[in-house]
Amino acid sequence: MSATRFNKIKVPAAYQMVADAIEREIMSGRLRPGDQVGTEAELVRQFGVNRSTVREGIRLLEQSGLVQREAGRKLHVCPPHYKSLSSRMSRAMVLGQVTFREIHDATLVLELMSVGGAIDHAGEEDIAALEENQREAEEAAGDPTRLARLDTNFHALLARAAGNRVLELAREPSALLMFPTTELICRSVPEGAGRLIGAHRHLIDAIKSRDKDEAKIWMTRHVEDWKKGFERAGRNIEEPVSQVIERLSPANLFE
Amino acid sequence: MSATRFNKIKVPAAYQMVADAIEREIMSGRLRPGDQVGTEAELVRQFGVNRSTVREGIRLLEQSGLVQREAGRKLHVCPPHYKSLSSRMSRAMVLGQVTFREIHDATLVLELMSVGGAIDHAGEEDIAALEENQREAEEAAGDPTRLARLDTNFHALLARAAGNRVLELAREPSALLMFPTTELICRSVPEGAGRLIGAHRHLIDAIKSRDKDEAKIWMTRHVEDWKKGFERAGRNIEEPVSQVIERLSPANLFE
DNA sequence: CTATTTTCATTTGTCCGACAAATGGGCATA
DNA sequence: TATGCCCATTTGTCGGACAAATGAAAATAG
Repeated sequence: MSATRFNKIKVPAAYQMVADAIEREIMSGRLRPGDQVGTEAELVRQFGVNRSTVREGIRLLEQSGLVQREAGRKLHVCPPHYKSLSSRMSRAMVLGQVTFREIHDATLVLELMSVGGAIDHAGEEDIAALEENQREAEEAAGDPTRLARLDTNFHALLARAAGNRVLELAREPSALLMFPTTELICRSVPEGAGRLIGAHRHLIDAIKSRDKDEAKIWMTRHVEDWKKGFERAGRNIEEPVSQVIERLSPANLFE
Repeated sequence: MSATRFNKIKVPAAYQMVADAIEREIMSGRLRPGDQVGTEAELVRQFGVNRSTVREGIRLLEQSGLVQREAGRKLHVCPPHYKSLSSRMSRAMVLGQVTFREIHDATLVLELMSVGGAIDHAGEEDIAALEENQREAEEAAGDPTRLARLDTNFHALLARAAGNRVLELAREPSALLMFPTTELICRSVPEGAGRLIGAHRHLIDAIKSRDKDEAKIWMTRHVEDWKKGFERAGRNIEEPVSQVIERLSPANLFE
């Protein structure tokens, strides 16, 4: 046997090539979000492969979030949406035995950037959305499930207000994993809901008055509150997320 | 038409249910990385659906990176790997017309966290890896392509040294997009390579002496250098990444 | 008896043809 | 005009089929 002279040759499967071809069209901009990719019969004709093969290719793209079929009908290109990506990242974190400390540490940094950016870039509609969220949160103070969801949404709105989509994308996965625990905390710690709503109030006010120091103080406090609440609820911050998450059905979680 | 009383009913497709069922097994830990999922015929028997349907389900999981088929043979569960995720996120950024300013701003924050964490948690092998990278970089000072790759790797090593996988995952996508531009900068700006290597040197030293202030100064300088170089190379930081990326073949990029 | 070659059963990738259900549009009817 | 019905199109699923690749068992050569 001679030395390794040739690289391993791999023939891509036809369904893979179908997916790649369509993906190239999308990535190059020749197919724009909203455009119709065409019917399966059409793709069969163009690619010259069987419909089963086309369908397998479509499944690949579907899972990538590049195309979507609405209500069993025409296939069209998706606007870039990060949700499916975020859920996939969250799954990777669960599988990777990531601990809540890691999520907490990253969240602190990302949320500080979030609120800092919001102070610089928040427009009126951003602030209005935050206020609306706050109004609902005050109303939902007694409903941990709803409050947790509103909290998640509050921070998503904050990131959006910061006007940095890289940040939005970077923070989403850990946010997805924190959400269910926020509910757990509000259930176990009586003053949890109040402190959460109070912190949000101060954050909104700081953004409105463009007071960055005040914002950072309250964001730090808010995130640390989460940690304290988590521990007060009897959980260990060093434990892998999987241990907390596993009792919840994946369906509610990653969506 | 009355108010929206009912939620939309969605019947999941069979291939989707196949994928979900296998995914649940993986996420719950009943199927572990490396385990064999079984042959298609077996799945056909267990799920009671057609092979085409099973195959479509497998395609979904394949693209999620949860399962893999090696060399046309048995299907087995993948170890959680972030690379395919990062590349997909990068694609989403390209499609979303994310600008280099957004990437730059996020990178600054994330890299500061990275180096801060490295100072707290870097072990000997981490530092050794960084030194090794540095040695190679000094050697490759005249080769922009190789230097850019080493720079990317340097920052990946740094994130790993910080011991936070959430951070690793969060920073990877933007890092993937910065890499090709680093090469471009080193080609256009004569002193670029030297400044890059110098900054890395100071960063390593700061980590070894656990000097956080020094580290943050040099990281900030390093990231700002990138920005200046980018502009010196005649590019506008407000332009969407797609305009810079598009001339490179996607193959080299996302891998 | 060991090393190589030759079957041989499995499994995947692809293809073909088929049908029920859902969808959307046109047409007839009230 | 608004409603219901019919029909072509398209998707989701099914059954069966075959070539190529793979790995292992069996046969052969040394």
